[in-house]
Amino acid sequence: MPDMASSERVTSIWDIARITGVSHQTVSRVINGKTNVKASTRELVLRTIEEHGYTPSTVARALAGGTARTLTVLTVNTELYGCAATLRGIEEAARLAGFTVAISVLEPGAARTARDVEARLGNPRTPAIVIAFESAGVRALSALNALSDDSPVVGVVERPDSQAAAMAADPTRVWIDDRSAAAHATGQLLGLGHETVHYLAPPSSTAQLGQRGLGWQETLVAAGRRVPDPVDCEWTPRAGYLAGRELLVDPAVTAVLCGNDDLALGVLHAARERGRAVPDTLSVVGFDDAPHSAYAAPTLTTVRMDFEGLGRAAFARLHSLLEPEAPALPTLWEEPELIVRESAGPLRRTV
Amino acid sequence: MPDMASSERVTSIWDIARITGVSHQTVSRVINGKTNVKASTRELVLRTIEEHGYTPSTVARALAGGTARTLTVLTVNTELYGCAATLRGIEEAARLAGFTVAISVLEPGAARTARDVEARLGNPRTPAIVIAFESAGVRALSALNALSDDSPVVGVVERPDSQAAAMAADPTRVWIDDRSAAAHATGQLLGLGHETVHYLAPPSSTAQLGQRGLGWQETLVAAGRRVPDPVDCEWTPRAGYLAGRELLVDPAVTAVLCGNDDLALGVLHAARERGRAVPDTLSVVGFDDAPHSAYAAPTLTTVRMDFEGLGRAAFARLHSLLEPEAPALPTLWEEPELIVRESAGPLRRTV
DNA sequence: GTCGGGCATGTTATCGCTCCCGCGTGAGCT
DNA sequence: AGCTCACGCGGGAGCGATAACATGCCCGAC
Repeated sequence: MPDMASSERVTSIWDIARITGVSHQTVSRVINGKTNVKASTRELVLRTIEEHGYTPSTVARALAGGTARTLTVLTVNTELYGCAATLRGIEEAARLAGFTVAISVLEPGAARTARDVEARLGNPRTPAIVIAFESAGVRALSALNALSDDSPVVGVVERPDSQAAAMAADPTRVWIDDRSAAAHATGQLLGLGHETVHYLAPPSSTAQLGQRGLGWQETLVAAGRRVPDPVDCEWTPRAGYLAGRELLVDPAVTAVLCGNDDLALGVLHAARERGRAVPDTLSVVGFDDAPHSAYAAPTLTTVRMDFEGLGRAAFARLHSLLEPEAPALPTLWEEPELIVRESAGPLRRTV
Repeated sequence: MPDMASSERVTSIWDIARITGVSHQTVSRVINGKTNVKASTRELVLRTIEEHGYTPSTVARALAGGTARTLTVLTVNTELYGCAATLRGIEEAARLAGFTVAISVLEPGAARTARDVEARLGNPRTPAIVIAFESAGVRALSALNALSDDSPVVGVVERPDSQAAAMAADPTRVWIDDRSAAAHATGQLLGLGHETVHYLAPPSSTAQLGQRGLGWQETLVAAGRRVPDPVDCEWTPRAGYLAGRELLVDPAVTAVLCGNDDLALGVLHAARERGRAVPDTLSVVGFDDAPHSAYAAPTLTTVRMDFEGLGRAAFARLHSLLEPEAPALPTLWEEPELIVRESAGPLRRTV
């Protein structure tokens, strides 16, 4: 490695200034698109930059207190479809706006104090987006909010903290209304003739049933059906399989709503193992519409969630928090939609 | 609560110094664990820090030329299992070492010049890991290498640039030897009695067949079998489905090796549609062992890849590049392993 | 006794950039 | 002619940290 010879300092704004024959300030004005620069001077500076390959240091920029254009995403797991897709949405929007995106994974187990989270950001005022679909995220989010009440933090949450926050359209929170989607899915299953619907509950942001679970519950209650105990699960297909294996010994279980698609795949697997034909003797509905769900066997009926749109919206919120006069990006995302495929249908045979 | 009024400035090293009654340099020594500080002074400073909630600014640190402890991961798609898992491995190792991880997604289409990539990093000398499984990544990697020959960049690649690099154990590259794994999988399929094996080729890092494809090809050639044209595909299940639908009209196609699990799921779907029983009339083998592959129907025979280990190793390489005397982290990862499940087996019936 | 050397600490320079302020110039107004 | 003021531009002060150097101090060695 020939690294001895190269004490090469990267070209800085001063180098460009010296070469062009102007002050560093003028160079700064040019690269920031300020107006008070003569066109010819601007041209000259630009050419020098082009020739010498200069890139402004984001680090120095951030230190100097200019617009930081950096944000940190706190999330639990980059492999989970929901998180990954949201992250993708955030990154895409951020990159387009010239932001650098840092990520930091929250281990579900670790108790996160405000100090811990602060250390992640390297600076308490670093803009952040917290993907808070479950408790570790929620803890981190409230820790950040407690740290300073005006810190630029946007939460991607399961639901707003309060009715009031939802009504006031709290600009620091975005969420997908999956409660009504779950209600819709549950209603659909009941409409197919199922006596009741069982629910596999992934970790929620609260100790209680999550929004999806609530939508399921309220639909059953409204229809006067028996509400089975929800089954607590991890996010994995394996968890769905294990839960399914227990659940499906009971022939009365004919419809299962799963908190996400991975769980649903696990249940389908358990159904195969138990010899329960899907959808003839068992209906399974998932959540998320992960890319492979359309190719499961049977293809999975699921609720499509616009995570990327959600991520883009989260960034848009953060951006307008940071730079109020910034061009407003689209801050909307699609409502969840039930995608009907093969895994749910009317009962055709008894078990 | 130090500041209830929003005086907006974060506590800095100077504040701590002033409060404790020492110089800022001493505080710096304490937070960096330097030795030349009296125990009592250290204690004092530490307590002040604790009480006032101070976090060193990573930004200022980076500017000051100290160990930057920041790295950028360049990748194509955070949703793809291989990339996501590798990213997870990198992030985990980096976080443990106190590094901040930034990510930047490379759009496959865009032509990436060195300047483009440089702009992503905010500074040409920013440490980076490029996940270069396909061409966009490879382009970015070579652009970075061209920029400066000693920049701290590690590539997670499909294979080493040259035999020489592989022999010399180039510390700036990590890769999984999936060529022999593909060969093994192909051999396995031939051993089951298949006349030949077809291959669905995902985008490779070169214009040619990727390593997986080469392993497949050389095995067929060595066995004196006909080598069918590989079918070029995207990474998606949909691509696998479309390719499968065309391929499976030919009853002579009895074994398909797929460049990743998503493709394999698509092929399984196409098989179902065409009424081809798996594995009795068709064997399908995937690559990656994504979490849901074990729960596909039929469960997917696939090659397990230790992407997280690979990611950890990539970080370890980068770390030792940056701080030669840093504690050496484990830089090994598991070799790929064929996981035999239901989707591959001997021909039992003719179509 | 004096000198050299480690130790604990303070002082100053520097990193690359942005902000604030000030200076000259020429156009436009009175 | 005098005054203002926008324009184009430069000078210097930070931002929060680290690095290099400087300073006392105490202690053992010659």
